[in-house]
Amino acid sequence: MRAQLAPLLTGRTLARVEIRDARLTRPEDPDEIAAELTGERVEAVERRGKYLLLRFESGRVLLVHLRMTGSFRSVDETPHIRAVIALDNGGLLTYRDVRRFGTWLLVEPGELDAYLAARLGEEPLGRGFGPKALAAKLERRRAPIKAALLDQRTVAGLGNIYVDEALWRAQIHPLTPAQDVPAEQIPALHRAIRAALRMGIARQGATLRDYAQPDGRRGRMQHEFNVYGREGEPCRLCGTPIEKTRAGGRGTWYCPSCQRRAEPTP
DNA sequence: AGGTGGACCCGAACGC
DNA sequence: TGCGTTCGGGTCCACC
Repeated sequence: MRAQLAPLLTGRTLARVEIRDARLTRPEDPDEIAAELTGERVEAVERRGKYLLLRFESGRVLLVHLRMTGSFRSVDETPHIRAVIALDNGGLLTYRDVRRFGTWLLVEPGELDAYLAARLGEEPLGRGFGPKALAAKLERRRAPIKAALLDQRTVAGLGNIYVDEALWRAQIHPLTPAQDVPAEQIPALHRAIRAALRMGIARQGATLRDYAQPDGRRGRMQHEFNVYGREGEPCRLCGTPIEKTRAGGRGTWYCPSCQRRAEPTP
């Protein structure tokens, strides 16, 4: 999403902004935010964790969280349009969100770092995220490894799908207490997290229902899931039927043969 | 304090 | 066929 938005928005001025759903900017007034955004010139489009950052030349930043069903579209879309941005070059960008979970937060200069630091750990594909950093985040955490990885302060950007995929790659049972993941398996988990995310990005994400890129193209990652949503289907490594359970309050798929629970240490 | 579960929201899929 | 119910996804918040 960021990669497609950057060339559309960088250097452009927001000529007109219409926010149709008050939920989007809550508790701020949508008309006030729209007025504040009008006239801002985009310096860069960035991403931190699951947040999209529209960085303006004024120093302000629009922090967009798409949640599950939010998306920007540069092509005409019918229902569920929650906001419309007209650009100074005549371009039109619509913001679509079926379930209305997504949020827009206009952050004043200087406020961004504190906001993100309170919520996000390292970028999983960045230099700051290594096996040692991951191990440090997991030690003394008794929550299931799946819950710990869904916590954005552990590492930024993993959601339900990619946690399951990463744990399958690392051959770790999702209910294993985080502190009980053996130290020698941490490098494998670190590699698995990176590989799962890189694969998803390369496939432009997963379209389970109606997610699409700004150009309207669907993601392709859903065809390559190893465990997510594959209950009863054979493990791609060993053929054992994939099982479903619940971890971190989420539906959780895993291979009961490849991902054994660690033996309780006496 | 760390961990857990409910609320938020909607449409699809399901059960009767 | 038609209806009501369940589910899920990320984050925040209340509660234990």
